[in-house]
Amino acid sequence: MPIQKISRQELLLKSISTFREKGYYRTSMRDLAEACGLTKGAFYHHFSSKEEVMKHCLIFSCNWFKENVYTIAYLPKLTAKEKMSKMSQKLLKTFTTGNGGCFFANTVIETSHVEDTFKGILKEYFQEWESAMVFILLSKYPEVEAKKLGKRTIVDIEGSIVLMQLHGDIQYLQDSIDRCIELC
Amino acid sequence: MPIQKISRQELLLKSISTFREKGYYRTSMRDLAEACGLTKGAFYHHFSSKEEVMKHCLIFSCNWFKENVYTIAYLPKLTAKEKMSKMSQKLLKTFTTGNGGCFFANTVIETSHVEDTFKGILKEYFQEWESAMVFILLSKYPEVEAKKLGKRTIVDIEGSIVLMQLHGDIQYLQDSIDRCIELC
DNA sequence: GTCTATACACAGATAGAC
DNA sequence: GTCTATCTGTGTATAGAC
Repeated sequence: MPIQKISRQELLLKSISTFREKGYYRTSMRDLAEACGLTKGAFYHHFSSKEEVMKHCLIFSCNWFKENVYTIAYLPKLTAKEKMSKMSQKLLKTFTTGNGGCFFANTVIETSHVEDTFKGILKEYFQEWESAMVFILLSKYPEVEAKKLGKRTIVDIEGSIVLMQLHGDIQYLQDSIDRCIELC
Repeated sequence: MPIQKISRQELLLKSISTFREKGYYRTSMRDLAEACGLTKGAFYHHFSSKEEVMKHCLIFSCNWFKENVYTIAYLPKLTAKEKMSKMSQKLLKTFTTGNGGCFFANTVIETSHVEDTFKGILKEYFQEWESAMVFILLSKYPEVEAKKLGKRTIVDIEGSIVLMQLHGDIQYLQDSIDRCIELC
């Protein structure tokens, strides 16, 4: 059995980069194929439609966040401050590596008033993020306050990414991350 | 001299609604023309390209904010709290009337990594907004703090709009507006 | 000023050779 | 599994009749 030249994971990673930078509608199947070093025809062998590529990209990316970022909130041996610091730094690095800021926020803004196709996975991403934030904050604040602050950290980070992208200045996100860490 | 059936302002308002809801790339010239009750051919009589329509939409909308929202910050007879309250309420109403949240933030996210075409006007919009916020806060806070808080209010509002759009829940933006007013 | 008709490029998607 | 070739729709933009 011959080994395929490019792995599914590699296809998804390259596609995520392209979608994140150019947006969903602006990205063509030709763009995706070329990013993966393939022709359109070959690319269609792996995915049946652009929508399907996007769905798998969102699911793959969401799982990556769950396994590599949000999981930090539930590590038993860390203090609340250590968790928040570690998780926030990881978010900072993720959102500033490559171009395009937050893949999920971009997709919300681009698609949420045009189609519901991706709403489920988008909501799941933000829900998992919020749960992780609230879980950390619960060891420092009463429940109502922790929930309020958890929501607020995400709002703060996403807003800072918009202004970071406009001005090309990481400081916006850095300040937002600092505010998160100061909560613990 | 015959009067034109549709005014330039009407063309821009309808185009802004369409761009705001569907995004720049997803909106076609046919969409814009139909929103104005015209055919593509007639629409091209008014604007030479889609990029030109967008530029004029952004400029028109930015001027509208300057004349109808940001100007509140400089009304001499109001207290800081009154200014912040009035301006924030106006922002809330604007961002929740019709669909699409913040036209400018949407355009930042959609275009800033693809082309620089609209960056100038986008930066002006956010700069004018920040100046207005900082001007109000300067009567309550020392300069460094006022500038920091001014930036933060915008980050907060823009982030809340992202989550508002995802969940279809105005409360996100309402909470952000409340936090702004509480600063004064 | 608005219309129909059209040119041309590129999009998403499929078929079939290798 | 990848390629080339092709189908079909739609996009931007223009030309010319009314």
